[in-house]
Amino acid sequence: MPVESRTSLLDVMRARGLRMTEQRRTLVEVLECAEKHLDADEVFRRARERDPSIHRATIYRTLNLLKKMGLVDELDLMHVAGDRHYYEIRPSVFHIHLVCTRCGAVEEPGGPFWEELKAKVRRDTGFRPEAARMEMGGLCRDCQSPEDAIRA
Amino acid sequence: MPVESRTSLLDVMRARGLRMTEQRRTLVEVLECAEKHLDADEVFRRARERDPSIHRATIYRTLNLLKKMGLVDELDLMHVAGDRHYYEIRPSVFHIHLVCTRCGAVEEPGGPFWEELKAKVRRDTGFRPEAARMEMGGLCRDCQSPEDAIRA
DNA sequence: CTAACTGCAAACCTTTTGCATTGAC
DNA sequence: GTCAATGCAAAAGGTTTGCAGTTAG
Repeated sequence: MPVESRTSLLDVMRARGLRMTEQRRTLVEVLECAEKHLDADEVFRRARERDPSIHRATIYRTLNLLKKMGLVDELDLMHVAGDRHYYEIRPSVFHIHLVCTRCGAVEEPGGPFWEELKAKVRRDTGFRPEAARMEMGGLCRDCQSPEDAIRA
Repeated sequence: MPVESRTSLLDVMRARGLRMTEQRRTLVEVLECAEKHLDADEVFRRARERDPSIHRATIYRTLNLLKKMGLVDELDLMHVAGDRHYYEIRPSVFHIHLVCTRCGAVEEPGGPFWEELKAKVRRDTGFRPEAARMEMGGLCRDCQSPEDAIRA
């Protein structure tokens, strides 16, 4: 959701030789304008608002395609709201998702974790990380009771 | 999968007041003996080998129960093998899952990440982490070509 | 022109649920 | 004995697929 990709996903898709259809333009618009994480159904509903003829299967197919190409990430946000999957345009900077298990709020604090962690893992294990997903469940500031706040 | 929990899950369940049925004993056995991460269907198949009368719904219900009680974790391992969910007994020490996007191998290097990270997140954001999931996709040592190995 | 993409509808797979029965405590 | 847990079967999600028609390059 950090939307500040200077080049639109559309450009990347074009550059990779994908055909640019009206439906794909619509879908990308929906993803780029999202103010929160959307599951496939929500993406579909928003896309249909812009283009009532767009079909659910197209949403799934395109989302899968972009996922396979590494252009969007699929999240499950600790399954706090059921087994839905959420999609976001692959951010250039790795970030954590903090999911409140009480109210469902999702925060995404920034940080230099990714490069550090990637280097560390590579060094320690020989594994070469390409993508990462990190989600923490817990209580957001607003959902912590006084007692919660005390037991650090 | 780090199986070395000195006290069996069964004891914890008993201590928390859950009824100990034959089916639950079977399911825990399956989880504790698993040599890799199992999805619900695989858990079901292995449980049925030990007790042919056990029902799928029981597996799902119990897995959900244990998940809600924080005794097992649900993983998706970067969706490398489709949208399956995998289950593991909640390890006492937080660990990362490294999932090879080529061969599907899963590594779990140890490390003191969890306490450090938990403290850092709490300090930086006010969020109080209770559970974490961290998965990295990439290439395991065996799947890296010489060129891969070079471009660190 | 042709391969890629889409809409449609049906199939698929996984998970959940209501209900009567069984069994743990 | 009582309430929780189970088996069963049906329903509910959510996602995928085959096919014929459409369209981008």
